Amino acid sequence: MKKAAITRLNILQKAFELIYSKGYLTTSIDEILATTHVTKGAFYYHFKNKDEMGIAIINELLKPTFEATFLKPLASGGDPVQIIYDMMQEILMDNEFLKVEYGCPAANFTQEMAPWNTDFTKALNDLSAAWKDAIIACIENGKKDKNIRPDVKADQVAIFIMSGYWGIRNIGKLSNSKTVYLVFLKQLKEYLQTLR
Amino acid sequence: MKKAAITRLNILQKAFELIYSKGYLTTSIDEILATTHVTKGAFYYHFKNKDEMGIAIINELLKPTFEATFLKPLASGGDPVQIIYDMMQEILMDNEFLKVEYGCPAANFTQEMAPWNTDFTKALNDLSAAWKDAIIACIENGKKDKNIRPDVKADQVAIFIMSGYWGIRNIGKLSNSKTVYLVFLKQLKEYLQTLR
DNA sequence: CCAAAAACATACTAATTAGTATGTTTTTTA
DNA sequence: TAAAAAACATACTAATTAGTATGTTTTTGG
Repeated sequence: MKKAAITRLNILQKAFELIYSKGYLTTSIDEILATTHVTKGAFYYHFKNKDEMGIAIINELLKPTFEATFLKPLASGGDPVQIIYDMMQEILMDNEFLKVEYGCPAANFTQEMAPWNTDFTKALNDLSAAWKDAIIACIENGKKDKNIRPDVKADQVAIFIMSGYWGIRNIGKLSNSKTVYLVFLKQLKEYLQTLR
Repeated sequence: MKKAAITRLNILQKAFELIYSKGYLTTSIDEILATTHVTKGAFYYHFKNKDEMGIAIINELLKPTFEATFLKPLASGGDPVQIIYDMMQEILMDNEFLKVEYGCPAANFTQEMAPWNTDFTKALNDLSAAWKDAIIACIENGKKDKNIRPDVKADQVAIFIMSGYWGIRNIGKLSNSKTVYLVFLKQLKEYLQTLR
């Protein structure tokens, strides 16, 4: 890896940590420079402005890890009830990249940026749409295998499940405890069973 | 109503509109002064600082409307399946105080303030807890009337429903369309039916 | 190895921010 | 009605912000 690429990745990673823990708007560039030990000249060599860095974080950091943890498990071809539950269990309880007190990085970005930056919204919408499509495909596949009732509306279920995830992340952030995750997972399991 | 009280309420209402539409941190006091036509001296006579005003918005504006639209309908004593669905329909589709493109005021505050102001989090936690309790009470009442299965875990269901609401607000904000609300409501109805 | 481009460093600016100091006006109360 | 308190007005400050101007150093390709 080239030195310049290391600098860029260093900025993206440290900046993400700061933004994830305390918000995009409250994370100043000076603060990013202080934690990365990168100078302002170097920063603005790699990024035209702060927002371009934010978009880069979404596309170059969030997206890959998102694909690995949110999308990949759904495509394994097994029983949707089990697969979806396991995915949720992983991203809520096991994944150490995501912290309960900080919520969901994508949701945080959405909340903060949606009112005044369409680039962020577009990038986040892509992630959201990809997740939805993956859940739908998983459920449709489950119908073929007779694991899911044929009358189940896959798109409705997908939206419903995604809502649950985004929401419980909010509640977790508010209560600052994974306890609500466990409660949510129990009811999710019961809900998923009704799709058989 | 005394003139001073009018000034205070004017600040709270206009400030809320600004904050709801574009965020707490990006709404400057100068901007609030410009839209309210109130001077800085008057503002700081009524509020010690910006955060105190934020808390006042939650307690004096959000809380009352929240109680009227989120809590009151749940206490009417009817069939939980119908009551909960109607409540969700009202707050998502009919309520003109809440706008899809701005999301949920409480969720916005949570996302923005949780990392660095415990007063906000506490106030919002109170709202959240009150809603949860109301849903639980509604379901328990439904058990008595044999409208809800006796083996249904009311607290689990409450958390699950609340998650769905918070989450679909996020998704609505991201997609900027009430279409997702309709999809969510359809699946919510099916889910609620399984509690019978 | 040496020019040219890439990568980084330093010092600055102009705008915006929350909050304060110090007034004046209005309302209340005795 | 006059003194006192409440309510509001104006001008300022000190800190922070994103971004720029103008350099120097490092890397790379011929």
